[in-house]
Amino acid sequence: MGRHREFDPDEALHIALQVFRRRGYEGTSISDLTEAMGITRPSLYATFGNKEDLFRRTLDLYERQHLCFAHEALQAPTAREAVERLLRGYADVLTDPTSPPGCLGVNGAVACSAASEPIREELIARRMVNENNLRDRLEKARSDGDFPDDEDSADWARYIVSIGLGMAVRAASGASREDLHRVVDVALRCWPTVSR
Amino acid sequence: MGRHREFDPDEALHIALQVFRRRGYEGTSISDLTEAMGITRPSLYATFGNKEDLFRRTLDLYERQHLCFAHEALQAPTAREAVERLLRGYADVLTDPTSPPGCLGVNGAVACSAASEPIREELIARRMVNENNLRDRLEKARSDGDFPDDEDSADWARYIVSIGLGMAVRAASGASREDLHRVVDVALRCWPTVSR
DNA sequence: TGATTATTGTACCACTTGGTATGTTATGCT
DNA sequence: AGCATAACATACCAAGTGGTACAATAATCA
Repeated sequence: MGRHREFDPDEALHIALQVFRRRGYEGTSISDLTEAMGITRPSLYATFGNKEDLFRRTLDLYERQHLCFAHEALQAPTAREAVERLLRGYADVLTDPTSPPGCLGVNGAVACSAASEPIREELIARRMVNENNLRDRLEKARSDGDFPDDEDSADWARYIVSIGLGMAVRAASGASREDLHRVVDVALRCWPTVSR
Repeated sequence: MGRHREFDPDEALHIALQVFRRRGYEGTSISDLTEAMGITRPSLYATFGNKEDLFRRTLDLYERQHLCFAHEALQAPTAREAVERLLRGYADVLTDPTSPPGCLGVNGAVACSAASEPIREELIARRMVNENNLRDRLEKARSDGDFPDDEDSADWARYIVSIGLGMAVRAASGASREDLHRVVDVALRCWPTVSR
């Protein structure tokens, strides 16, 4: 009964996922969504409820469509292989060339609207400075005979900074100080030493 | 010449830092700032320029006041100790009880306004599910004789998830797929094996 | 004291935000 | 055909956004 819908809700949801993934929840406006989805505001509200409902539905779609690899990964024969598949698969999802970079689950509460792009870039630049400082420190260690010749200082700096970023997100999510230090415990369990 | 300022700009900047650190750049409104700083809008604009200028000044203050430990940490005698001091010091800053949790540099482009708090909590909850799934997988590995008895599965799950979070932030900042896989390379270099 | 100058408070600007009321158009059932 | 129903488009809402004009106020200098 009644008039037919002139758009495909599933297709529209896929587009919403793309927009939310790039701009985050707050950084995305209803106008951004309707424009990208090619529908009007009342159509959006009638079909998906409000903005929050729509975002939750895109989260479900995202997990179903992009994070589905995780379920299989966990079933690998060994734990080591399961974890590696998990991280490799996630790395690929994060850099899937057909989608905005990053994770909807992280960008959702992290990414910002186009208006504050300059701030975002400023923050990225400052982070890069820190990573370079650390790399330089490791290079100095190498010349001190304190860091192996066959290890890549940039790789280790990148790794350490990533640990820091992960801790920062955890802290913002309410993690305790002890929680973070346990991350450090594991992260530093294997540190390269010079063979002599 | 002229009327005296009735507030201390430095003190006001410290308050702005607290607000930005909790809410992020976009999540913080000018009204949030003036209310917390106890000054009027024109005073804010006259003293600090616009919102973007103010945020950059809080960034400088943050690095000077909270991230200053990093400079000394890098001067530790060994690289290993420098890195440990870096991560431990950062963990403490992230959970400093006198400041909102997390890092201004990360929250700045990540944290959200009070309006989208429910979404933030939803995302945190979903992340926790993943971490628990991973921990359970490691527990199963332990009963398979594939994970050491003296290793904490929760610690390793926390560590792996943190690596993932760090990669997600990197990806959102424009990191390449290769960059992320290099992080994984280092992260998995040391995986616990059962002694036999 | 009087002129100058910088800060203050109030009130406002145009614009965007998430969300809707309403009338119109297109469909299916009887 | 005629009625009921659902999606459509337009136009709107109150509230909040970053940012400012302007006049009153308080200080210093001559």
